[in-house]
Amino acid sequence: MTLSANKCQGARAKRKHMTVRTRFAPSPTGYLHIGGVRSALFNWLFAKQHGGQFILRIDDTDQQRNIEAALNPILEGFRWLGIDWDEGPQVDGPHGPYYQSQRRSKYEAAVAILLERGLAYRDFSTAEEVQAERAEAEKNQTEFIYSRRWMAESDEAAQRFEAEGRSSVVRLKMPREGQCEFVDLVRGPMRFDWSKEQDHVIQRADGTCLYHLANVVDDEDLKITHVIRAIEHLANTPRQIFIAQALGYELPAYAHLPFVAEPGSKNKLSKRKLDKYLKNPDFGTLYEYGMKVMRRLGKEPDADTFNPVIVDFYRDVGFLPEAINNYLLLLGWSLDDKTEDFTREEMIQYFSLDRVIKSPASFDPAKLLAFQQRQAGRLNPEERTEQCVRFLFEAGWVEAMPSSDMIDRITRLIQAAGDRIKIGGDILDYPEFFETEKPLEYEAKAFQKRILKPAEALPLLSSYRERLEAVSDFNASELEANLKSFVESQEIKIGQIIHALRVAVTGKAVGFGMFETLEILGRPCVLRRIDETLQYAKESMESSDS
RNA sequence: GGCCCCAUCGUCUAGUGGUUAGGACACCGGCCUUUCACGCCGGCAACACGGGUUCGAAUCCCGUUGGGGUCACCA
Repeated sequence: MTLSANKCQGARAKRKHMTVRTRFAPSPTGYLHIGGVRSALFNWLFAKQHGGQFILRIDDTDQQRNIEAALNPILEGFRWLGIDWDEGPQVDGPHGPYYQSQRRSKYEAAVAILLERGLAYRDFSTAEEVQAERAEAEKNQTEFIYSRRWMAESDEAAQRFEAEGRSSVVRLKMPREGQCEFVDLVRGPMRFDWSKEQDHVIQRADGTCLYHLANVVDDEDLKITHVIRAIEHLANTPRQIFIAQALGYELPAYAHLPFVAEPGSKNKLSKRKLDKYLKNPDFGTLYEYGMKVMRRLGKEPDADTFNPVIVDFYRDVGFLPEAINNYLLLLGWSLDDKTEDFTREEMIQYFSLDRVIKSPASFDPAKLLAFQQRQAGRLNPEERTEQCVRFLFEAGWVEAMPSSDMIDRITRLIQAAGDRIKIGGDILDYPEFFETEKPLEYEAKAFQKRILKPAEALPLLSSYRERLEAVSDFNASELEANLKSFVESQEIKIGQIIHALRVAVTGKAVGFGMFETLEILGRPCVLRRIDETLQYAKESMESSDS
């Protein structure tokens, strides 16, 4: 038998007025892989663009327990990213159930049809017997093709095998000549020899069905028109086409996406190789950033999922979902030679499968960071505050419902910070604005260089303190005018006082604009910190003298 | 190993026979500046290799090399 799928390719999809339906089918593994997100995003975009539906189907198996626990992080991840599904878990729809484990009867019915049509057969071989044939073929350096020696196509044959005490699985009776042809929407025409295909098992002795059968049946049931999935599945496509055609289904259109590769390599990005990726400087920086945020929050990250390969990581440290989406969109797809910024609407409008690149794309943490930065720059003050408040609360620096005074303070702070705060967790770099009662921790080097070393630092701070006490209105512009006049009266350069002042009131060598910093801190805090600095400097000098 | 896929700056990519091979990120200079960041200006940097086809190849063909995927009673 020769099956040529090309004429049927995408028949369902091509039918006029047929709604486009795409799907993403995660296994409940407890985490959402960044590569999976990209596949889902492409499916989602394609469906939205065509006014169709995006479906989430859960490829679980019946032996898995605790489905909910393993599924929730995945669903939450998609929700956070705004990749919503029209049908699936927690949504329902006309084609449910959306869990493979609940669809067994459908698979069994399909197997029965295949058997009846002679396109599958009961096979009474044992795993060892098939393995022996495989080994034999390998020894002779020939291609392994199952002998079908334990195939039972008649009831009599079956009874004979059963009399021997054998049990049976169901195998596909795959064609052994001809070719399977289909058009891949990303890669163009594909052609595979049927003779290279095995008689794949589709049902175990205990009656449970295997993935490929389930997959094809589900896609048919869910009226999936476009199967957009990772390249790993390309080689599986012929057998799925065989199953679909054997069952009389119209074929969906296929599109195989290149995988997301490791930073700086072409290997598939894997959750398991965190240690290896950490050696990549950019990846390491990203991970370290995450660890820093966790430390500041006093949290112990889950070693299993706190990983930049997993989408939870980004949510936990304060990335914006739009940045992730935009970055992932450009990982393997481009519109033209310059457009990089896409709103959600633009993504939907412009996405197309024919501009998906064919080769794998490495995950580049530095570029993701750049998208995050750009996206953060678009936020208005309220949104920026919103982005940070969660972290302030988790750090215990503000109440769950901050007072309006506090919100105002936070807003001014974020304004002063400007683009220094790119990621939500960045706000945690500024405890000096929140833990105002605690004594400052001075950066040793800065303290030495700006306070202790210059002979004029202490006297200047001291006399500037008098000025600050007298300032009528403790706001940035007033403070600036005041400092300028102070600088003039002292006949010094502004740098001679301002660096010392910064260390004195924040403990740090670098920070926001000086006057905004003073204003936000407020007079009492500023005066107290100058006093403390003068005191601490005195002590330091005395102890180093002795 | 069989089958299949892929190949442009470090990375993401544009490019479908004629371009000084374009952009972005990163990196390196400079400017701005109270520091840092931003911003601005500038710079470094690529067609894996070898054969064809052609007046002319990053672009088309063949081969080589390299990388990857897949070959389950996993999903």
